[in-house]
Amino acid sequence: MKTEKRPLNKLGSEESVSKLADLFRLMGDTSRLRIILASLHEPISVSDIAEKLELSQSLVSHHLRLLRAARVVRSERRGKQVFYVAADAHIQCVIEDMMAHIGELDHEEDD
Amino acid sequence: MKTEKRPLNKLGSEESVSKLADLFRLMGDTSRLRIILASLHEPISVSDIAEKLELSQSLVSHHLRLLRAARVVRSERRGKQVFYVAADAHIQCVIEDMMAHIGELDHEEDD
DNA sequence: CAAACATATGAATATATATTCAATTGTTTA
DNA sequence: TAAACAATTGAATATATATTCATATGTTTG
Repeated sequence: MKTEKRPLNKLGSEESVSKLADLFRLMGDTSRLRIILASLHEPISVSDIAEKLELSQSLVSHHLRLLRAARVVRSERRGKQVFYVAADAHIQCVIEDMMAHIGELDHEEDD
Repeated sequence: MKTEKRPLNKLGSEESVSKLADLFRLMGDTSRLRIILASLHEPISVSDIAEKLELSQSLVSHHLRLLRAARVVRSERRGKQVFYVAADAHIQCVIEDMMAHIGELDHEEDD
């Protein structure tokens, strides 16, 4: 029983749309998106994220809580530090697709 | 010169992240996402969207203006009516990927 | 041209939420 | 166990934005 993409047909349901929107909204904040990108390939600690992105530890933690609740990232404790990493490959796919969309836009440029 | 996805490496740039976040934020509102879904496969008029989704014509128009500005949808006038349709296939891909992500979440369920 | 229809726009408002600051909890080690 | 380090949490605030209502613009047809 492999993991398939759901057909878009099935998508009218209120619940699905709501879940989808929640995830997109989470990715729609610059700070949060940067945090996701920073934790996309390998686990990274909260303090390293904060330093790398020049955001306060508190802010990073607040955002990570939301991302974790939505299962966009997973957390793992290593001693004093907590490492976060993107939950699964789909997040990466979503971002790549959106980048491709932006690529299309750049090619047009006319309007 | 075919249309390729950009490598994620190239993604650190402030500008790209900002554009990405803008698009995700647009898709992160329930009303807007439903409007996108309604116009995903074939052009649909503003009034038909409003009726189908039970949203005011005004609200739909406001949202469509944002979606059009971000090139998520295209508009085409046909007589009195204006039809909107999703700009390109990538939007559909993004949604499918995100649905797949939600599918993963549903399989876990444990926490 | 006037009337009817379809869409767009502007202002006003209510709500959501990103960020900061202060305090707290949890973990290691001296 | 105290001190140092790392992360979380809560309250407060400022800002963004979704929605509504009223009005305007554009298009067809009598």
